[in-house]
Amino acid sequence: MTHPIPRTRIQEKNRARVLEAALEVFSRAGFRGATLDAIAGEAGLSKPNLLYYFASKEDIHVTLLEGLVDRWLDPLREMRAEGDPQAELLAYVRRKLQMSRDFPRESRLFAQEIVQGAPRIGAGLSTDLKALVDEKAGVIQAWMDAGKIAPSDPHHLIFSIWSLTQHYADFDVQVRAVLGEGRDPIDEAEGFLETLFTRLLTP
Amino acid sequence: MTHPIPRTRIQEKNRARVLEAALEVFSRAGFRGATLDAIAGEAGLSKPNLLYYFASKEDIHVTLLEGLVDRWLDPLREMRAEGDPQAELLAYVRRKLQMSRDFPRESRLFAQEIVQGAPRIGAGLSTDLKALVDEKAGVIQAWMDAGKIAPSDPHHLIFSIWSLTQHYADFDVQVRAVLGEGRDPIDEAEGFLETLFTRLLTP
DNA sequence: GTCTATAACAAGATAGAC
DNA sequence: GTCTATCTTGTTATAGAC
Repeated sequence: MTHPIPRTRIQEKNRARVLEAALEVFSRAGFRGATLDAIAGEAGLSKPNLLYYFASKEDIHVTLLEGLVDRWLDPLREMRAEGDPQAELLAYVRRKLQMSRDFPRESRLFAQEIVQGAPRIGAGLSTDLKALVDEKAGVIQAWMDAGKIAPSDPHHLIFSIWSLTQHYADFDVQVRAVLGEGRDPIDEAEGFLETLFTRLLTP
Repeated sequence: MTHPIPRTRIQEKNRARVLEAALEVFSRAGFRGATLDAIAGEAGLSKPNLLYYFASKEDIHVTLLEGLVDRWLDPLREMRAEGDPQAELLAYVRRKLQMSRDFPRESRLFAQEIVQGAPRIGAGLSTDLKALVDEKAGVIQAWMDAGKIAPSDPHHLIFSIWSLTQHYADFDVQVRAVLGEGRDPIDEAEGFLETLFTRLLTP
């Protein structure tokens, strides 16, 4: 990696511009489908200038994914063992759904990486991710054992929250096509998912 | 399209070989990430021979998707208004989960097409797909109105079945990384999803 | 730091022999 | 029908002037 960590303010700002543009293009077209031309155009820079700030196309992609994973798991990290179990889980669902509304491009970027077998972030999945999920699954299991929420498999409960919320970002085109014009999918999902998880979790 | 509908048995067989190989490669790498070289290698044919059977790379991809959409919706079509509501819905969930087990590559191919905005099958979504879903949502609504199952939004109920079942095919890598070795994700999902939908649907 | 020009290569598609 | 060789285009990346 010949490109050093940026030090000046202008470098940091231009790197951010590139990453914003790259997020837009990568999330729409995938890694191979995205071209440096498209990213450069979106960023309002020339193609060589792009490669002044990043070593390669792959460097941009990896930088994007690394910055993403942490933020992606924040809603789960915030779940507190000390809080009211059902309220904590429902709040987690709302936070996660909110991310589908606020960061759909990030969700789609991540989805494509996973669907393709996580070729670029595979390692972190079985270590960092697994550790966090196992910990939180333990908290949920304790809640179930105490009779605070109805019993089910904690790991699959977490999977269900991921899939149900991310669906509205990743499959947005399909959801909108089916619902038709003039409906706000995520707005409706909020009520539906509250109903679903309330019925699932109430002892 | 200069390539005619195949008539001989050997043509049909070779086209099938190409499609099988293409499914493998496209589902792993996406449309742009897949190369004709990779598909040819997987099929055991030369690259020009591939293009003897299909007009272009896109032709292969479109053929694959067209053959897929119909089969993909079969489990929903089989849902009968005359049956027991809860049993019909739970059976639909089981059929859909079974497809994630039996046809994960098809699921991932479809997922990538949708995530990228359905550039190649977009049209069909708002017509055929919407029509079928609207019809079945009507059936579900009638069941709810009759008090046979607990009320919720029928469209989002169908979305939830899609997302929860397809998750185990599309995010397989992540699910396995989190669960660790020696567990059968879909086997476990069967029990979890039966619990989830029973609690959601029971009046 | 940013640009124009271009090198180097990968990949879709075709020509033409067999 | 199938192959080897090749054309052509698009794309990543670099060279070098400013």
